[in-house]
Amino acid sequence: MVGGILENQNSQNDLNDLVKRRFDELEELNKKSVEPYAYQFDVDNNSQNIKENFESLEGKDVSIAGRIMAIRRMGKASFAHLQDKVGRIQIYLRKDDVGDIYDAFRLMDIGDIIGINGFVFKTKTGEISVHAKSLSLLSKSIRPIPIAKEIVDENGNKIIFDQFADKELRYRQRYVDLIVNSEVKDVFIKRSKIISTLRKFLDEKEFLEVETPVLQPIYGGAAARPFITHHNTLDMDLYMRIADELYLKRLIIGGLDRVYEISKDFRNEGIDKTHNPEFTMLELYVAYKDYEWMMNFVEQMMENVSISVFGTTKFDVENVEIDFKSPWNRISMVDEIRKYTGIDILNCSKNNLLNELKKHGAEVDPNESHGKLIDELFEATVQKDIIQPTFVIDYPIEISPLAKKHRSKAGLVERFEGFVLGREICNAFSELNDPIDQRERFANQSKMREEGDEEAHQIDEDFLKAMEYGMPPTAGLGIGIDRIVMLLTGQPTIRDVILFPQMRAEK
RNA sequence: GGGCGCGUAGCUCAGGGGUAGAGCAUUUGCCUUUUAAGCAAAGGGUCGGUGGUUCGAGCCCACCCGCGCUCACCA
Repeated sequence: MVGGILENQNSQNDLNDLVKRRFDELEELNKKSVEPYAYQFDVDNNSQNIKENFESLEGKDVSIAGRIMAIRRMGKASFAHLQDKVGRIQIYLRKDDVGDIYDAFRLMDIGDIIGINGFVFKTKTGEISVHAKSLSLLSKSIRPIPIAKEIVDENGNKIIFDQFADKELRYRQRYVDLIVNSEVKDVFIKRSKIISTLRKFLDEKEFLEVETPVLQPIYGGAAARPFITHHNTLDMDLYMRIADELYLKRLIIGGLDRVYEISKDFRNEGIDKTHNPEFTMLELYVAYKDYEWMMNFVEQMMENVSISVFGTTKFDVENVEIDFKSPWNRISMVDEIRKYTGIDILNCSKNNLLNELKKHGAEVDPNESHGKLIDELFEATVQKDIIQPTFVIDYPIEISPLAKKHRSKAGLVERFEGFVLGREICNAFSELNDPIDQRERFANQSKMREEGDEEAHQIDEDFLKAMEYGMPPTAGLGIGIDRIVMLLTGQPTIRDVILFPQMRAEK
Protein backbone atom coordinates (compact mmCIF):
# COMPACT_ATOMS: atom_id res chain seq x y z
CA MET A 1 0.00 0.00 0.00
CA VAL A 2 1.41 3.30 -1.07
CA GLY A 3 -0.63 5.02 1.59
CA GLY A 4 0.98 2.84 4.22
CA ILE A 5 4.45 3.73 3.05
CA LEU A 6 3.57 7.37 2.97
CA GLU A 7 2.21 7.46 6.47
CA ASN A 8 5.54 6.23 7.78
CA GLN A 9 7.46 9.01 6.10
CA ASN A 10 8.64 12.03 8.03
CA SER A 11 8.03 13.94 4.87
CA GLN A 12 4.32 13.28 4.97
CA ASN A 13 3.61 16.85 6.04
CA ASP A 14 4.76 18.27 2.78
CA LEU A 15 3.57 15.46 0.57
CA ASN A 16 2.25 16.52 -2.71
CA ASP A 17 1.39 14.88 -5.97
CA LEU A 18 4.95 15.00 -7.21
CA VAL A 19 6.18 13.03 -4.22
CA LYS A 20 3.22 10.64 -4.27
CA ARG A 21 3.83 9.91 -7.90
CA ARG A 22 7.41 8.96 -7.14
CA PHE A 23 6.29 6.57 -4.42
CA ASP A 24 4.00 5.00 -6.99
CA GLU A 25 6.98 4.63 -9.28
CA LEU A 26 8.90 2.91 -6.49
CA GLU A 27 6.07 0.39 -6.28
CA GLU A 28 6.17 -0.16 -10.02
CA LEU A 29 9.92 -0.64 -9.95
CA ASN A 30 9.43 -3.17 -7.19
CA LYS A 31 7.02 -5.10 -9.39
CA LYS A 32 9.61 -5.10 -12.14
CA SER A 33 12.22 -6.33 -9.62
CA VAL A 34 14.33 -3.25 -10.16
CA GLU A 35 16.26 -2.39 -6.99
CA PRO A 36 15.88 1.39 -6.54
CA TYR A 37 18.78 1.78 -4.12
CA ALA A 38 21.90 0.04 -5.39
CA TYR A 39 24.99 -0.98 -3.44
CA GLN A 40 27.69 0.05 -5.90
CA PHE A 41 28.46 0.80 -9.50
CA ASP A 42 31.80 0.64 -11.29
CA VAL A 43 32.61 4.01 -12.82
CA ASP A 44 35.58 4.34 -15.15
CA ASN A 45 35.07 7.74 -16.75
CA ASN A 46 33.37 11.11 -16.34
CA SER A 47 31.58 13.75 -18.34
CA GLN A 48 34.45 16.16 -18.62
CA ASN A 49 37.03 13.59 -19.60
CA ILE A 50 34.80 12.16 -22.31
CA LYS A 51 34.24 15.59 -23.82
CA GLU A 52 37.91 16.53 -23.64
CA ASN A 53 39.12 13.27 -25.14
CA PHE A 54 36.37 12.60 -27.64
CA GLU A 55 38.74 11.80 -30.55
CA SER A 56 40.39 8.93 -28.71
CA LEU A 57 37.21 7.76 -26.99
CA GLU A 58 34.78 7.81 -29.92
CA GLY A 59 33.21 4.38 -30.27
CA LYS A 60 34.85 3.13 -27.06
CA ASP A 61 32.90 1.85 -24.09
CA VAL A 62 32.68 3.94 -20.95
CA SER A 63 30.99 3.53 -17.63
CA ILE A 64 29.64 6.67 -16.01
CA ALA A 65 27.25 7.56 -13.23
CA GLY A 66 25.41 10.66 -12.14
CA ARG A 67 22.15 12.43 -11.54
CA ILE A 68 19.57 12.85 -14.27
CA MET A 69 19.13 16.58 -14.87
CA ALA A 70 17.03 16.59 -18.04
CA ILE A 71 15.04 14.00 -19.98
CA ARG A 72 13.71 14.17 -23.52
CA ARG A 73 11.62 11.11 -24.25
CA MET A 74 10.73 10.21 -27.79
CA GLY A 75 8.78 7.02 -27.58
CA LYS A 76 11.14 4.08 -27.84
CA ALA A 77 14.23 6.25 -27.50
CA SER A 78 15.22 8.96 -25.05
CA PHE A 79 17.89 11.50 -24.42
CA ALA A 80 18.89 12.60 -20.96
CA HIS A 81 21.56 14.73 -19.36
CA LEU A 82 23.60 13.16 -16.64
CA GLN A 83 25.39 15.35 -14.10
CA ASP A 84 28.44 13.97 -12.36
CA LYS A 85 31.08 15.53 -10.13
CA VAL A 86 32.72 17.43 -12.97
CA GLY A 87 29.93 18.37 -15.35
CA ARG A 88 27.13 17.15 -17.56
CA ILE A 89 26.96 14.83 -20.51
CA GLN A 90 24.13 13.66 -22.70
CA ILE A 91 23.16 10.01 -22.82
CA TYR A 92 21.10 8.28 -25.47
CA LEU A 93 18.91 5.30 -24.69
CA ARG A 94 17.17 3.06 -27.20
CA LYS A 95 14.78 0.30 -26.30
CA ASP A 96 16.45 -1.89 -28.95
CA ASP A 97 19.79 -1.51 -27.16
CA VAL A 98 18.95 -1.63 -23.48
CA GLY A 99 15.98 -4.01 -23.58
CA ASP A 100 13.49 -4.33 -20.73
CA ILE A 101 15.22 -1.75 -18.55
CA TYR A 102 13.88 0.80 -21.01
CA ASP A 103 10.45 0.28 -19.51
CA ALA A 104 11.91 0.92 -16.07
CA PHE A 105 13.54 4.07 -17.42
CA ARG A 106 10.04 5.39 -18.02
CA LEU A 107 9.70 5.30 -14.23
CA MET A 108 12.82 7.33 -13.67
CA ASP A 109 12.85 11.05 -13.10
CA ILE A 110 14.98 14.12 -13.09
CA GLY A 111 16.94 13.81 -9.87
CA ASP A 112 17.41 10.04 -9.96
CA ILE A 113 20.96 8.75 -9.87
CA ILE A 114 21.80 6.20 -12.53
CA GLY A 115 24.79 4.38 -14.00
CA ILE A 116 25.36 3.89 -17.71
CA ASN A 117 27.52 1.55 -19.74
CA GLY A 118 27.78 2.56 -23.37
CA PHE A 119 29.89 3.88 -26.20
CA VAL A 120 30.91 7.43 -26.91
CA PHE A 121 29.44 9.10 -29.99
CA LYS A 122 28.43 12.44 -31.39
CA THR A 123 24.80 13.17 -32.31
CA LYS A 124 23.62 14.60 -35.61
CA THR A 125 23.64 18.02 -34.05
CA GLY A 126 27.18 17.54 -32.80
CA GLU A 127 26.75 16.91 -29.07
CA ILE A 128 29.20 14.46 -27.56
CA SER A 129 27.09 11.78 -25.90
CA VAL A 130 27.10 8.24 -24.56
CA HIS A 131 24.95 5.67 -26.33
CA ALA A 132 23.79 3.38 -23.56
CA LYS A 133 24.12 -0.37 -23.80
CA SER A 134 22.89 -0.84 -20.27
CA LEU A 135 21.43 1.25 -17.51
CA SER A 136 21.31 0.79 -13.74
CA LEU A 137 19.16 2.71 -11.33
CA LEU A 138 21.43 3.62 -8.42
CA SER A 139 19.14 5.81 -6.33
CA LYS A 140 15.54 6.81 -6.78
CA SER A 141 14.83 10.39 -5.85
CA ILE A 142 11.46 10.77 -4.16
CA ARG A 143 11.56 14.53 -3.75
CA PRO A 144 11.56 16.73 -6.84
CA ILE A 145 14.62 18.93 -7.24
CA PRO A 146 14.06 22.54 -8.28
CA ILE A 147 15.28 21.94 -11.75
CA ALA A 148 16.29 24.74 -14.05
CA LYS A 149 16.81 24.30 -17.75
CA GLU A 150 20.07 25.45 -19.13
CA ILE A 151 21.42 26.03 -22.59
CA VAL A 152 24.75 27.14 -23.94
CA ASP A 153 24.41 29.95 -26.47
CA GLU A 154 26.55 30.42 -29.58
CA ASN A 155 29.11 32.40 -27.57
CA GLY A 156 29.54 29.53 -25.14
CA ASN A 157 27.74 31.33 -22.32
CA LYS A 158 25.58 29.22 -20.10
CA ILE A 159 22.02 30.52 -19.89
CA ILE A 160 19.91 29.17 -17.06
CA PHE A 161 16.17 29.52 -17.00
CA ASP A 162 14.30 29.93 -13.73
CA GLN A 163 17.34 29.16 -11.62
CA PHE A 164 16.77 28.02 -8.05
CA ALA A 165 17.41 31.39 -6.44
CA ASP A 166 15.72 31.63 -3.04
CA LYS A 167 18.67 32.44 -0.80
CA GLU A 168 17.08 31.11 2.32
CA LEU A 169 16.36 27.74 0.77
CA ARG A 170 19.77 27.64 -0.88
CA TYR A 171 21.51 28.04 2.49
CA ARG A 172 19.14 25.79 4.42
CA GLN A 173 19.27 23.07 1.77
CA ARG A 174 22.80 23.45 0.56
CA TYR A 175 22.68 19.91 -0.86
CA VAL A 176 20.05 21.11 -3.32
CA ASP A 177 22.00 24.27 -4.05
CA LEU A 178 25.06 22.17 -4.87
CA ILE A 179 23.11 19.93 -7.22
CA VAL A 180 21.42 22.72 -9.08
CA ASN A 181 23.80 25.67 -9.03
CA SER A 182 27.11 24.49 -10.38
CA GLU A 183 28.98 27.71 -9.58
CA VAL A 184 28.40 27.03 -5.87
CA LYS A 185 30.36 23.83 -6.12
CA ASP A 186 33.20 25.73 -7.78
CA VAL A 187 33.47 28.15 -4.87
CA PHE A 188 33.78 25.33 -2.35
CA ILE A 189 36.30 23.46 -4.46
CA LYS A 190 38.34 26.66 -4.54
CA ARG A 191 37.96 27.04 -0.80
CA SER A 192 39.30 23.56 -0.29
CA LYS A 193 42.24 24.23 -2.59
CA ILE A 194 43.08 27.48 -0.83
CA ILE A 195 43.21 25.69 2.51
CA SER A 196 45.20 22.73 1.25
CA THR A 197 47.66 25.09 -0.45
CA LEU A 198 48.11 27.01 2.78
CA ARG A 199 48.78 23.75 4.57
CA LYS A 200 51.29 22.69 1.98
CA PHE A 201 53.04 26.05 2.13
CA LEU A 202 53.29 25.91 5.91
CA ASP A 203 54.35 22.28 5.97
CA GLU A 204 57.15 23.10 3.54
CA LYS A 205 58.29 25.88 5.87
CA GLU A 206 58.57 23.26 8.61
CA PHE A 207 55.52 24.25 10.58
CA LEU A 208 53.85 21.66 12.77
CA GLU A 209 50.08 21.46 12.47
CA VAL A 210 48.54 21.03 15.92
CA GLU A 211 45.12 20.77 17.53
CA THR A 212 44.21 22.68 20.66
CA PRO A 213 41.04 22.66 22.78
CA VAL A 214 37.77 23.91 21.39
CA LEU A 215 36.29 23.70 24.89
CA GLN A 216 38.23 26.04 27.12
CA PRO A 217 37.82 26.77 30.84
CA ILE A 218 39.00 30.33 30.19
CA TYR A 219 38.55 31.93 26.81
CA GLY A 220 41.19 34.23 25.45
CA GLY A 221 43.25 35.42 22.55
CA ALA A 222 40.72 37.91 21.22
CA ALA A 223 38.15 40.46 22.31
CA ALA A 224 34.75 38.86 21.81
CA ARG A 225 31.77 37.40 23.61
CA PRO A 226 31.92 33.61 23.83
CA PHE A 227 29.46 30.75 23.69
CA ILE A 228 29.12 29.04 27.04
CA THR A 229 28.52 25.34 27.46
CA HIS A 230 28.58 22.89 30.34
CA HIS A 231 30.35 19.64 31.08
CA ASN A 232 28.08 17.41 33.13
CA THR A 233 30.56 15.04 34.77
CA LEU A 234 33.05 17.74 35.65
CA ASP A 235 30.09 19.96 36.50
CA MET A 236 31.83 22.98 35.05
CA ASP A 237 31.07 25.64 32.51
CA LEU A 238 33.29 25.69 29.47
CA TYR A 239 33.66 28.22 26.70
CA MET A 240 33.83 27.52 22.99
CA ARG A 241 37.09 29.03 21.87
CA ILE A 242 37.10 32.52 20.41
CA ALA A 243 40.75 32.04 19.37
CA ASP A 244 43.49 29.49 19.86
CA GLU A 245 46.26 32.03 20.44
CA LEU A 246 47.03 31.30 24.08
CA TYR A 247 47.28 27.55 23.53
CA LEU A 248 49.54 27.90 20.50
CA LYS A 249 51.83 30.20 22.47
CA ARG A 250 52.03 27.58 25.21
CA LEU A 251 53.35 25.26 22.51
CA ILE A 252 55.95 27.84 21.48
CA ILE A 253 57.01 27.94 25.12
CA GLY A 254 57.14 24.13 24.99
CA GLY A 255 59.73 24.37 22.23
CA LEU A 256 57.72 23.47 19.13
CA ASP A 257 59.04 26.68 17.50
CA ARG A 258 56.75 26.76 14.45
CA VAL A 259 53.13 25.78 14.93
CA TYR A 260 49.86 26.44 13.20
CA GLU A 261 46.24 25.45 13.55
CA ILE A 262 43.34 25.88 11.19
CA SER A 263 40.59 26.17 13.71
CA LYS A 264 36.91 26.76 13.95
CA ASP A 265 36.42 29.66 16.34
CA PHE A 266 33.12 30.72 17.85
CA ARG A 267 31.95 34.20 18.73
CA ASN A 268 28.58 34.99 20.20
CA GLU A 269 27.96 38.13 18.22
CA GLY A 270 25.99 39.52 15.34
CA ILE A 271 25.56 37.81 11.98
CA ASP A 272 26.09 39.79 8.80
CA LYS A 273 27.91 39.82 5.48
CA THR A 274 31.28 39.21 7.09
CA HIS A 275 30.36 37.50 10.37
CA ASN A 276 29.17 33.97 11.04
CA PRO A 277 29.03 32.68 14.65
CA GLU A 278 31.50 29.94 13.77
CA PHE A 279 34.27 30.70 11.36
CA THR A 280 37.63 29.40 10.31
CA MET A 281 40.85 30.98 11.44
CA LEU A 282 44.44 30.17 10.60
CA GLU A 283 46.78 31.05 13.43
CA LEU A 284 50.52 30.48 13.27
CA TYR A 285 53.46 31.25 15.54
CA VAL A 286 57.16 31.37 14.79
CA ALA A 287 59.82 31.50 17.48
CA TYR A 288 62.71 33.94 17.23
CA LYS A 289 60.96 36.15 14.63
CA ASP A 290 59.23 39.51 14.89
CA TYR A 291 56.42 41.29 13.10
CA GLU A 292 58.71 42.64 10.36
CA TRP A 293 59.55 39.09 9.41
CA MET A 294 55.87 38.19 9.58
CA MET A 295 54.88 40.89 7.08
CA ASN A 296 57.25 39.42 4.52
CA PHE A 297 55.91 35.98 5.32
CA VAL A 298 52.27 37.01 4.79
CA GLU A 299 53.18 38.55 1.43
CA GLN A 300 54.90 35.35 0.34
CA MET A 301 52.08 33.16 1.56
CA MET A 302 49.34 35.15 -0.17
CA GLU A 303 51.28 35.33 -3.40
CA ASN A 304 51.88 31.60 -3.24
CA VAL A 305 48.20 30.77 -2.65
CA SER A 306 47.04 33.14 -5.39
CA ILE A 307 49.33 31.69 -8.00
CA SER A 308 48.94 28.05 -6.94
CA VAL A 309 45.15 28.10 -6.87
CA PHE A 310 44.27 30.79 -9.43
CA GLY A 311 47.40 31.13 -11.54
CA THR A 312 47.54 34.87 -10.94
CA THR A 313 47.99 37.47 -8.21
CA LYS A 314 45.31 39.67 -9.72
CA PHE A 315 41.65 39.42 -8.78
CA ASP A 316 38.54 41.29 -9.81
CA VAL A 317 36.53 41.93 -6.69
CA GLU A 318 33.43 44.08 -7.03
CA ASN A 319 34.84 45.54 -10.26
CA VAL A 320 38.12 46.51 -8.64
CA GLU A 321 41.37 44.85 -9.58
CA ILE A 322 43.23 43.67 -6.50
CA ASP A 323 46.85 42.57 -6.84
CA PHE A 324 48.37 40.33 -4.19
CA LYS A 325 51.85 40.63 -5.64
CA SER A 326 54.42 41.43 -2.97
CA PRO A 327 55.46 43.75 -1.51
CA TRP A 328 52.33 45.29 -0.05
CA ASN A 329 52.04 48.92 1.01
CA ARG A 330 52.97 49.58 4.61
CA ILE A 331 51.51 52.53 6.42
CA SER A 332 51.66 53.62 10.03
CA MET A 333 48.37 53.93 11.86
CA VAL A 334 49.50 57.06 13.71
CA ASP A 335 50.79 58.84 10.59
CA GLU A 336 47.81 57.93 8.53
CA ILE A 337 45.26 59.15 11.04
CA ARG A 338 47.25 62.38 11.35
CA LYS A 339 47.07 62.80 7.56
CA TYR A 340 43.30 62.38 7.58
CA THR A 341 42.44 64.37 10.69
CA GLY A 342 45.47 66.37 11.82
CA ILE A 343 45.18 64.59 15.15
CA ASP A 344 48.17 63.01 16.86
CA ILE A 345 46.44 60.08 18.47
CA LEU A 346 49.25 59.56 20.94
CA ASN A 347 49.09 63.07 22.30
CA CYS A 348 45.45 64.07 22.27
CA SER A 349 42.59 64.18 24.71
CA LYS A 350 39.65 61.87 24.68
CA ASN A 351 37.50 64.84 23.72
CA ASN A 352 39.62 65.44 20.61
CA LEU A 353 38.90 61.87 19.56
CA LEU A 354 35.21 62.07 20.35
CA ASN A 355 34.80 65.30 18.42
CA GLU A 356 36.71 64.00 15.44
CA LEU A 357 34.64 60.83 15.39
CA LYS A 358 31.43 62.86 15.42
CA LYS A 359 32.80 64.89 12.52
CA HIS A 360 32.98 61.67 10.54
CA GLY A 361 29.44 60.76 11.39
CA ALA A 362 30.26 57.97 13.83
CA GLU A 363 28.10 57.37 16.85
CA VAL A 364 30.32 57.36 19.88
CA ASP A 365 30.14 56.06 23.40
CA PRO A 366 32.14 58.41 25.67
CA ASN A 367 32.79 55.49 28.01
CA GLU A 368 34.97 53.77 25.45
CA SER A 369 38.67 53.61 26.20
CA HIS A 370 41.13 55.91 24.51
CA GLY A 371 42.56 53.04 22.49
CA LYS A 372 39.17 51.84 21.35
CA LEU A 373 38.30 55.33 20.15
CA ILE A 374 41.52 55.46 18.16
CA ASP A 375 40.58 52.18 16.54
CA GLU A 376 37.14 53.56 15.70
CA LEU A 377 38.64 56.72 14.28
CA PHE A 378 40.89 54.60 12.10
CA GLU A 379 37.90 52.63 10.82
CA ALA A 380 35.93 55.80 10.14
CA THR A 381 38.73 57.48 8.20
CA VAL A 382 41.68 55.52 6.86
CA GLN A 383 40.35 51.99 6.58
CA LYS A 384 37.67 52.45 3.95
CA ASP A 385 40.14 54.00 1.51
CA ILE A 386 42.57 51.09 1.59
CA ILE A 387 42.03 49.18 -1.64
CA GLN A 388 45.19 47.29 -2.53
CA PRO A 389 46.72 44.89 0.00
CA THR A 390 48.22 47.06 2.72
CA PHE A 391 49.76 46.54 6.14
CA VAL A 392 48.75 49.04 8.77
CA ILE A 393 51.41 48.97 11.45
CA ASP A 394 51.91 49.92 15.09
CA TYR A 395 48.72 49.93 17.13
CA PRO A 396 47.86 51.54 20.47
CA ILE A 397 48.85 49.36 23.39
CA GLU A 398 45.41 49.48 25.08
CA ILE A 399 43.71 47.51 22.35
CA SER A 400 46.54 44.98 21.96
CA PRO A 401 46.98 43.22 25.30
CA LEU A 402 48.93 40.29 23.85
CA ALA A 403 51.37 42.22 21.65
CA LYS A 404 54.87 43.31 22.51
CA LYS A 405 55.60 46.96 23.23
CA HIS A 406 57.14 48.76 20.30
CA ARG A 407 60.92 48.76 20.56
CA SER A 408 61.11 52.53 19.91
CA LYS A 409 57.65 54.14 19.89
CA ALA A 410 56.04 54.77 23.27
CA GLY A 411 52.37 53.89 23.65
CA LEU A 412 52.42 51.53 20.68
CA VAL A 413 52.89 47.85 20.13
CA GLU A 414 54.53 45.98 17.29
CA ARG A 415 51.38 44.92 15.55
CA PHE A 416 50.07 44.99 12.01
CA GLU A 417 46.83 44.23 10.29
CA GLY A 418 46.45 43.50 6.60
CA PHE A 419 43.66 45.29 4.74
CA VAL A 420 42.23 44.79 1.27
CA LEU A 421 39.23 46.66 -0.15
CA GLY A 422 38.64 48.28 3.20
CA ARG A 423 38.39 44.91 4.90
CA GLU A 424 40.68 43.47 7.50
CA ILE A 425 42.12 40.13 6.49
CA CYS A 426 44.83 39.41 9.03
CA ASN A 427 46.24 40.46 12.37
CA ALA A 428 49.76 39.86 13.65
CA PHE A 429 52.26 40.97 16.22
CA SER A 430 55.60 40.54 17.78
CA GLU A 431 54.18 38.45 20.60
CA LEU A 432 54.45 39.72 24.13
CA ASN A 433 56.89 37.37 25.88
CA ASP A 434 57.55 39.36 29.07
CA PRO A 435 55.47 37.66 31.81
CA ILE A 436 55.52 40.71 34.06
CA ASP A 437 54.26 42.99 31.31
CA GLN A 438 51.67 40.37 30.34
CA ARG A 439 50.37 40.26 33.91
CA GLU A 440 49.96 44.03 33.91
CA ARG A 441 48.11 43.93 30.60
CA PHE A 442 45.73 41.31 31.93
CA ALA A 443 45.22 43.44 35.02
CA ASN A 444 44.22 46.34 32.80
CA GLN A 445 41.83 44.15 30.88
CA SER A 446 40.38 42.98 34.13
CA LYS A 447 39.75 46.57 35.13
CA MET A 448 38.03 47.26 31.81
CA ARG A 449 35.93 44.20 32.42
CA GLU A 450 34.83 45.48 35.79
CA GLU A 451 33.93 48.72 34.09
CA GLY A 452 31.55 46.81 31.88
CA ASP A 453 33.56 45.85 28.81
CA GLU A 454 32.18 42.38 28.18
CA GLU A 455 34.81 41.73 25.58
CA ALA A 456 37.84 42.49 27.70
CA HIS A 457 40.19 39.55 28.11
CA GLN A 458 39.97 37.21 31.07
CA ILE A 459 43.06 36.64 33.17
CA ASP A 460 44.57 33.29 32.29
CA GLU A 461 46.80 32.31 35.20
CA ASP A 462 48.01 29.12 33.58
CA PHE A 463 49.06 31.05 30.49
CA LEU A 464 50.99 33.48 32.71
CA LYS A 465 52.59 30.56 34.49
CA ALA A 466 53.66 29.12 31.15
CA MET A 467 55.17 32.43 30.11
CA GLU A 468 57.05 32.64 33.38
CA TYR A 469 59.00 29.54 32.35
CA GLY A 470 60.40 31.62 29.50
CA MET A 471 58.90 32.28 26.06
CA PRO A 472 61.18 32.97 23.11
CA PRO A 473 60.66 36.10 21.04
CA THR A 474 57.88 35.10 18.69
CA ALA A 475 55.94 36.39 15.73
CA GLY A 476 52.26 35.41 15.55
CA LEU A 477 49.58 35.69 12.88
CA GLY A 478 45.86 35.17 12.53
CA ILE A 479 44.10 35.06 9.16
CA GLY A 480 40.36 34.79 8.69
CA ILE A 481 40.09 32.02 6.14
CA ASP A 482 36.48 32.72 5.24
CA ARG A 483 37.25 36.32 4.36
CA ILE A 484 40.28 35.33 2.29
CA VAL A 485 38.11 32.89 0.38
CA MET A 486 35.50 35.62 -0.14
CA LEU A 487 38.11 37.89 -1.66
CA LEU A 488 39.79 35.32 -3.85
CA THR A 489 36.54 33.83 -5.15
CA GLY A 490 34.71 37.16 -5.42
CA GLN A 491 31.85 36.15 -3.13
CA PRO A 492 29.94 39.07 -1.56
CA THR A 493 28.94 37.42 1.73
CA ILE A 494 30.52 35.01 4.18
CA ARG A 495 27.50 32.74 3.80
CA ASP A 496 28.54 32.09 0.24
CA VAL A 497 31.84 30.58 1.38
CA ILE A 498 30.49 28.56 4.33
CA LEU A 499 28.68 25.38 3.33
CA PHE A 500 26.15 25.51 6.14
CA PRO A 501 25.90 29.08 7.41
CA GLN A 502 24.06 29.69 10.67
CA MET A 503 20.34 30.25 10.17
CA ARG A 504 17.49 30.92 12.53
CA ALA A 505 15.55 27.80 13.48
CA GLU A 506 12.65 27.12 11.19
CA LYS A 507 9.16 27.78 12.59
C1' G B 1 18.14 46.00 17.75
C1' G B 2 16.43 50.24 13.84
C1' G B 3 14.88 51.34 8.65
C1' C B 4 13.33 49.51 3.81
C1' G B 5 11.62 45.35 1.01
C1' C B 6 9.87 40.33 0.16
C1' G B 7 6.82 35.61 1.18
C1' U B 8 1.15 33.17 -4.52
C1' A B 9 1.86 25.64 -7.78
C1' G B 10 7.99 21.53 -7.16
C1' C B 11 11.05 26.07 -9.54
C1' U B 12 10.87 31.22 -11.66
C1' C B 13 7.24 34.85 -11.45
C1' A B 14 2.42 37.80 -12.84
C1' G B 15 -2.15 39.23 -10.40
C1' G B 16 -3.23 45.31 -5.77
C1' G B 17 -11.30 44.17 -3.23
C1' G B 18 -15.64 40.28 -7.20
C1' U B 19 -14.77 32.26 -9.96
C1' A B 20 -6.48 31.71 -8.20
C1' G B 21 -2.86 32.71 -13.46
C1' A B 22 1.70 31.89 -16.96
C1' G B 23 6.33 29.41 -18.37
C1' C B 24 9.19 25.34 -16.88
C1' A B 25 8.51 20.72 -14.05
C1' U B 26 4.56 16.66 -13.52
C1' U B 27 0.61 13.11 -15.69
C1' U B 28 -1.80 10.69 -20.25
C1' G B 29 -1.45 9.75 -25.65
C1' C B 30 1.83 9.91 -30.29
C1' C B 31 6.97 10.02 -31.47
C1' U B 32 14.11 5.32 -32.26
C1' U B 33 19.82 11.23 -33.11
C1' U B 34 16.55 15.07 -29.53
C1' U B 35 18.38 19.35 -26.98
C1' A B 36 14.69 25.38 -23.23
C1' A B 37 12.67 18.47 -28.34
C1' G B 38 7.71 18.70 -30.57
C1' C B 39 2.18 17.99 -31.03
C1' A B 40 -2.56 17.10 -28.25
C1' A B 41 -4.96 16.84 -23.59
C1' A B 42 -4.92 16.85 -18.09
C1' G B 43 -3.79 17.31 -12.86
C1' G B 44 -1.58 20.41 -9.30
C1' G B 45 -2.71 26.00 -4.37
C1' U B 46 -4.28 26.66 3.68
C1' C B 47 -1.77 33.00 -1.91
C1' G B 48 3.84 32.46 5.19
C1' G B 49 0.49 32.46 10.01
C1' U B 50 -3.30 34.60 13.28
C1' G B 51 -6.87 38.17 14.01
C1' G B 52 -9.63 42.35 11.99
C1' U B 53 -12.31 45.70 8.18
C1' U B 54 -15.91 44.30 4.29
C1' C B 55 -21.85 41.52 1.44
C1' G B 56 -17.07 39.68 -0.33
C1' A B 57 -9.74 39.65 1.19
C1' G B 58 -3.47 37.03 -2.36
C1' C B 59 -5.16 42.11 -2.50
C1' C B 60 -6.78 46.79 2.80
C1' C B 61 -5.38 47.08 8.46
C1' A B 62 -2.88 45.00 13.02
C1' C B 63 0.16 41.53 15.15
C1' C B 64 3.32 37.26 14.55
C1' C B 65 6.91 33.98 11.78
C1' G B 66 10.78 33.56 8.17
C1' C B 67 14.09 35.69 4.59
C1' G B 68 16.78 39.67 1.92
C1' C B 69 19.08 44.56 1.72
C1' U B 70 20.91 48.36 4.87
C1' C B 71 22.46 50.92 9.41
C1' A B 72 24.17 49.96 14.29
C1' C B 73 26.96 46.46 17.12
C1' C B 74 31.13 43.15 16.25
C1' A B 75 37.73 41.30 14.50
